[in-house]
Amino acid sequence: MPIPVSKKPVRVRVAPSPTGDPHVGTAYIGLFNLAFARSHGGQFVLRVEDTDQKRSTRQSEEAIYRSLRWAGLQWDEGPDIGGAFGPYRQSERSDIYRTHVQLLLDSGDAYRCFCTAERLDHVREEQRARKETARYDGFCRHLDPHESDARAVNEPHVVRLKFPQGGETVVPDALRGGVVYDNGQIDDQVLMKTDGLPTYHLANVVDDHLMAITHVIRAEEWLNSTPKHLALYAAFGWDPPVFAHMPLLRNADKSKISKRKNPTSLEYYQRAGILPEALLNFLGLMGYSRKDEQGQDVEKFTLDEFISDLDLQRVSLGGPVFDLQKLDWLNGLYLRAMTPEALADRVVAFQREDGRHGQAAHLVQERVTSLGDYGDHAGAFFRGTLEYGLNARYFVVGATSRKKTAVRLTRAASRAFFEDCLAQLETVIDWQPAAIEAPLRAACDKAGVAIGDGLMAIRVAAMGRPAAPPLFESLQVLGRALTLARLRVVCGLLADPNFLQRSLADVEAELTAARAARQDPTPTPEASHA
RNA sequence: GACCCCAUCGUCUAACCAGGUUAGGACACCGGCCUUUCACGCCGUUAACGCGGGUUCAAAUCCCGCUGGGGUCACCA
Repeated sequence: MPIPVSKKPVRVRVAPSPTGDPHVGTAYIGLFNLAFARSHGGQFVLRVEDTDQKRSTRQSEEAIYRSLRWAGLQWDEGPDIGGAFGPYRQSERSDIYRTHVQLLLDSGDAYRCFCTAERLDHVREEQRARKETARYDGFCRHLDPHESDARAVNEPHVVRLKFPQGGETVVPDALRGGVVYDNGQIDDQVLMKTDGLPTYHLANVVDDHLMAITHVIRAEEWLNSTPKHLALYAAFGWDPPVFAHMPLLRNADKSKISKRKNPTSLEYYQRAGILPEALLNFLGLMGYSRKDEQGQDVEKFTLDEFISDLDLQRVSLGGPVFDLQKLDWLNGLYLRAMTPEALADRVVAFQREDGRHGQAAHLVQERVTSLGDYGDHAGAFFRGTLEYGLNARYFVVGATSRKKTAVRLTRAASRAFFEDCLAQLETVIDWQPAAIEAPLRAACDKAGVAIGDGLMAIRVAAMGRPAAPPLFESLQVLGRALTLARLRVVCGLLADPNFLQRSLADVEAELTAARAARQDPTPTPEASHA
């Protein structure tokens, strides 16, 4: 049973929320949408879902454009390039949603709800206490329309979908067949918030319809809310699109991919020197596989090849673990396939990106003794994660301090310190030295450690060794994505109760290796001259 | 907890839908070759159908149950 495609031109979309760093999951879903559109001669739309006023930012939106373009996922219509179905930024479509909510209010498919947040919390708490599924209890569902109209004039309220009671809803998922839900356990979803902006559910349905989206290819986390979306399509009298829910990318422990356990920011991969074509290739291997004429699995392929024989039905639904090792291998494959000249060009272009090359030179200038020395000092700016080896001992804050009186944190306290630094730095959007310095100093104070000791731990985490250019400037050049990723790695290392033992074992191993090297009888060329 | 999804080597997956394969490939790992070293490359080894019932001459494949993993249960998306 192939994916249903009607005579209408295929139109798909990717709809990120600009509330943080550009996510690798967006690229994953974007890739399959783009490829599906291309393989059917259709359009690929980028829609910005910025209805969460508190969390959405323009910086994040811009970063999403940059990262998606970098990855090679160019959209046919979007906020920045326009199109026949705009605007493509939901915050600019408020009137449309208001009109549509009114339609539902008039038809009785939605109702105003005046319940306070406190009451809702209370209800949920009681339900939890009774071990019931937490859901809205329908308190305002049967309010008299006249009373509702009157109260709406000066009382804050939301609008809820009057979800049909009784019976069941079957979600036709192109990858799974029909998924059956008991209507009795689906509650009346909020469609419009007190601030007058729509929730995802309303905006998504209205926009998908108005933008003539034919196929909704999105992450599996949306599967359970599809009955509500179907109810909305029915209430409006619209034909729903074809739904296909993709598996979620996973961490090594199989949980949904998260920044704590994996680099999830596309900027990380860009700045870590991953080629966009390799990243896309790798994502195309997640939950999917291609074969050659002989029927053998193919690991390396171009976007065009991926598009040429994409068959969504072949998507395997087990959640694929995002394996960085395989990404690295694939990236290496691409690098080796280039001519040396092309590689050289690529490297130069990469180092010049974001002005990193120039900035790095500025920072390491005082430290280099020769031109060739540069790479040794600046290398850490251009890598993803670092090998710490013996230097991991610096992560125990204060442990390496020369002062006898220095405060030395325990492993757990050091971890708390790193977590604190990380949490603070995550809120720093304008990545400037001063903005980076303040929270780090505060974290040192909070942990009760000397500034120098605390910053040394951060320095080694970020730069891989204790001898490095001034920290805040270094972090600036390193960039937000790489800095945060490295701190998260160290938090992970410190979470291991055996961290100290392990690093001591590493010390032992390295000393042994060094000793063996010294006793190596092989004469050096210099020695043979003597 | 309720509901929903999912289930092949450690990881990504093929074979499943249209039952009959020594269960194939890739990453990683281990070993070897190549090589002044490392890397690359090449060769090879180890490694999986979660468990239990059915259906069938025959089950990784179809059905049921269990177990396990995941997701969702927001005025976030």
